[in-house]
Amino acid sequence: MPRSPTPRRRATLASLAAELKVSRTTISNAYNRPDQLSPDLRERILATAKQMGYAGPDPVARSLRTRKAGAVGLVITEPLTYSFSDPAALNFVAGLAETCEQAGQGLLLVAVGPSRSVEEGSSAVLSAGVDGFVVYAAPDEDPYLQLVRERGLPLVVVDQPSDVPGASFVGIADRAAMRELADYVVGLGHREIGLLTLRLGNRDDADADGRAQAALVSSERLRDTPFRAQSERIAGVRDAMSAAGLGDDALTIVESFEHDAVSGGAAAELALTANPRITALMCTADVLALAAMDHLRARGIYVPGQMTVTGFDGVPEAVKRGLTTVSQPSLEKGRRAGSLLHQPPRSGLPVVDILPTELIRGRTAGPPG
Amino acid sequence: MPRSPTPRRRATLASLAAELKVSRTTISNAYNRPDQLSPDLRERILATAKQMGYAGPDPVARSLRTRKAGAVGLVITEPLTYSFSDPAALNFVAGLAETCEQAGQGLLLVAVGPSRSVEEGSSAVLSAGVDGFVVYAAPDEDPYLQLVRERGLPLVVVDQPSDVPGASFVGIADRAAMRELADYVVGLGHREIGLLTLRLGNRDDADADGRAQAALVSSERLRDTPFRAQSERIAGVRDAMSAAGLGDDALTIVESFEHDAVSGGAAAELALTANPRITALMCTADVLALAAMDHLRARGIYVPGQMTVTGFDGVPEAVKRGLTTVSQPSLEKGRRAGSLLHQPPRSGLPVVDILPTELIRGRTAGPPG
DNA sequence: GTGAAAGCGCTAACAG
DNA sequence: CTGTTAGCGCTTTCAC
Repeated sequence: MPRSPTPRRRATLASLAAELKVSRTTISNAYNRPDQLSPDLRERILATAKQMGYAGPDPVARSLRTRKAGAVGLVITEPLTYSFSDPAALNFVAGLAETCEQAGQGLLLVAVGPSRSVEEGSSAVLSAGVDGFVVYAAPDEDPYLQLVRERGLPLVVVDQPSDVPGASFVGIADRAAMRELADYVVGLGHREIGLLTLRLGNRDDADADGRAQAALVSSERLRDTPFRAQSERIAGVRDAMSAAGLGDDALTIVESFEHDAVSGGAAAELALTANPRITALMCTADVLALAAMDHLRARGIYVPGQMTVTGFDGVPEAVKRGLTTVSQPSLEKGRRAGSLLHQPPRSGLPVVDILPTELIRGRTAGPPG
Repeated sequence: MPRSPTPRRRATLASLAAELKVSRTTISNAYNRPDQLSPDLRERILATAKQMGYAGPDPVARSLRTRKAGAVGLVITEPLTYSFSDPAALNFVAGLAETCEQAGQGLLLVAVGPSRSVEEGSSAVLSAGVDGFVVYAAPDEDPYLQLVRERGLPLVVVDQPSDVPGASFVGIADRAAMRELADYVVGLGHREIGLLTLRLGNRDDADADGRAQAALVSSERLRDTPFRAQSERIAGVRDAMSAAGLGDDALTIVESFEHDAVSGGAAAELALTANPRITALMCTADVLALAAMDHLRARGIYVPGQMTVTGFDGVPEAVKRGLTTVSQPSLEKGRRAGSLLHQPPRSGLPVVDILPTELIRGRTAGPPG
C-alpha cells in the first residue's frame, strides 16, 4: 500500500530527516539558514517537505527553543464594545499593529472582557505566548495588570496607570492639556460649567438604579476613582476654574456609563437639569461631546450660541464637525508602545514617554449666550 | 548570603520542585489539577512560587506539550488602515474577538500588511502559534491564504474566496443581495446608473497615472478581478439591469483606490463626468456611498431629488444618515467564524454559512429627477 | 496523594 | 556543508 501523501501523523522535522536520510540539523538549516547547505539539497528538502505536507518548523516548538514567541500581547480591560466604538482606542491599536507588522511580530489580543470571570481572564493572561505586553488604559489596581506584571515580561502601560514599577509608560499630560482647554473656556467668560466624563467606576457603585445611563459625580466618587486619565482631566478643569476664582460648586460633573450616544445624551441632559445656569459643557472624550451636541440640537439648543461644547481626543468625526477639543496622537501612542517593545532602550530602564497634545479651537465654543 | 527573591535565572516548574523537594508532577498538579493534592501542599507551593517569582507554567512549553496554542489567528490581507477605517470590518473583528473571549482564547492578528515583503509576511503566518485561522476577505490566489492552507490547521474563510477546499466559509449572498437593491433602484425608474466599487486590483494595473484616486473599470479588469465580493455585487446590479432590458452601456463602473472620503468623492465625480445622464449612484460599500453623498452635496446636487445614492453594508453612520443600502450582519459574521473554530461541527466537515442580509429603504433613493 | 520516565518538535553549539 | 549531542519547560500515563 503506497504512502498516503497526507500521513496520519503530521510530518515533523525529524520524520523529514528520516525520510531523506539526513540529520535534523540539515532540515532545520534548510528553513533557517539557507546558506548553510547546498541549494540542491535545500531544494530537495523543500520539495519532499511539500509532498509530505510539512509546512515548516512548528512555531510553538521553535518558540520554546528560542525563547521568543514572536508576538506581543495587548490587554484591554474595558469591554471590547467600548474600545471598538472609540476611534481613539482604535487608532491606538492601529498604530501598535503597524509597528508589530514592521517588526514581523504578531499582535495577540488577550481576552479579558467582563464576559468572563476574573479567574478565566487570568488564565488568558497567563497562557498568552508573547514576548511582552502592552496594557491599555487599565484602572488602578486592575487584577489583570497585576497578573501581567507577575509574568515578568517587558511591559508598556498606556494612558494609565502612570506609575507601574518596572514598566514603561506612554501617555499624554492629561491634566495640563485639559487645563489649557479649560483656561480657554473660562477665558471666554463661562462661569458655570458642566463636565461630562466617561465612567469613573462600576455602575452599581454609583447609583442604585442600575438602569440609569448617567449620574452626578460626588466628590468621594471622584476622589476614589481608579480611572486616572479621567480624573486628571477633571483636575485640569478644576485648576483652570480655581485660578479664575471659581469654586467647586460652579462645576457640575456627570458621568456617562456607556460609550454610546444615548448615554452621552442622558449625561448632557442630567448636567443641564442639575444646574440650568450652565453655559458650557466640557467633555473628557469626543464621543461624549458629539453625543451631547446631538442631544442639544434635538433640544433646540444652539451651539455655540446658547451652549459651548468641548471634547477631548481629536477624533476625525469631531474635527470634521468643528468641535473645540484637545487632539492627542493616538496612532503615535500605539507606535511608541510598539517600538518600546520591539526596540527597547539600550539602558534597559523603563521609559516615560509623554506625547504632545494640541488645543483645537473649533466652532463649538464661544462666549456665554 | 540569602537567596534573592528574583533569581538570575527564571524559576521553572523544575526549580520549584527542587526547592520544595517534591516532584514536578506535583507542582504541575498544583496549577492544573488542584484536586490532585492536599490543599495545604498546594498552598505552600503557590506561596513559594510567588516568592520565587514563578508566575505559573510557561505557556509556550505547555502549548508544545498539549498541542494547543489557546489562540486563533486572524489574517487580514488588506492594509490595516483600510480595515480600521471600515466599520464593517471592525464589527467583524469585534464579533470574532467576542467569541474568542468567551472561549478563553486569544486572538492573534497576523501581520501581513503591504509594508513587508511577501516573504516577511509569510514568516508571520508560518510562525503564528495558533490552533486555527480565520482569513478575512482575501483576494483570489492570495499568497497568504495559500500559506495558511499549507499549515493544515482548521480554517474559516470569511467573505471571499468562497471556494477554498477544506475550509469553512462564512459570508453573505453578495450577488443576490445587490440584485435585490438594484431591482429596487431600477424599479424606481433609473435607466443610467453609476456604480462605485472598492478597488478591484492593484492600482498600477489599472491606470498609468499612479496618482489617480479613481478610475473607470474596463470589462477586462472586472472579469479578472480577484476581489470576488465586489465583482459579485457588480454582477448583482447587472442581473437586475438586464432583467429590465438595460444593456452594459447603461452602467458606468468606477473603482475607488482608497478607502477614504477623498477617493470616494473622486470616484463619484468621475462617474458623473463619464456619463452625465446618470441618475443613480450605486456603491458596493457604505463608506463609498457616504463619501459620494458628501461630494454631491458639495457640488450642490440634491439627494435623492437629483440623484439617487445607495450603499452596501449597513454601517451605523449610513443608517443614521438614512442611506438606502443593504445591511449585512458583520458582527454575526465574526461570531460565526469564531464558533466554527471553537465548536467545530461534529462531522468535521467544512461548513458553508451564508448569513441573511436586509434591504434598507432609506431616504436616499427616489425616482429619477 | 505523589513520583519516575518519556517525550512534545525544535535549535544551538560544537565536531567532523 | 553535515551530523551529534543536549536540552527548552512542561504534561501525562502509569506505578507506588
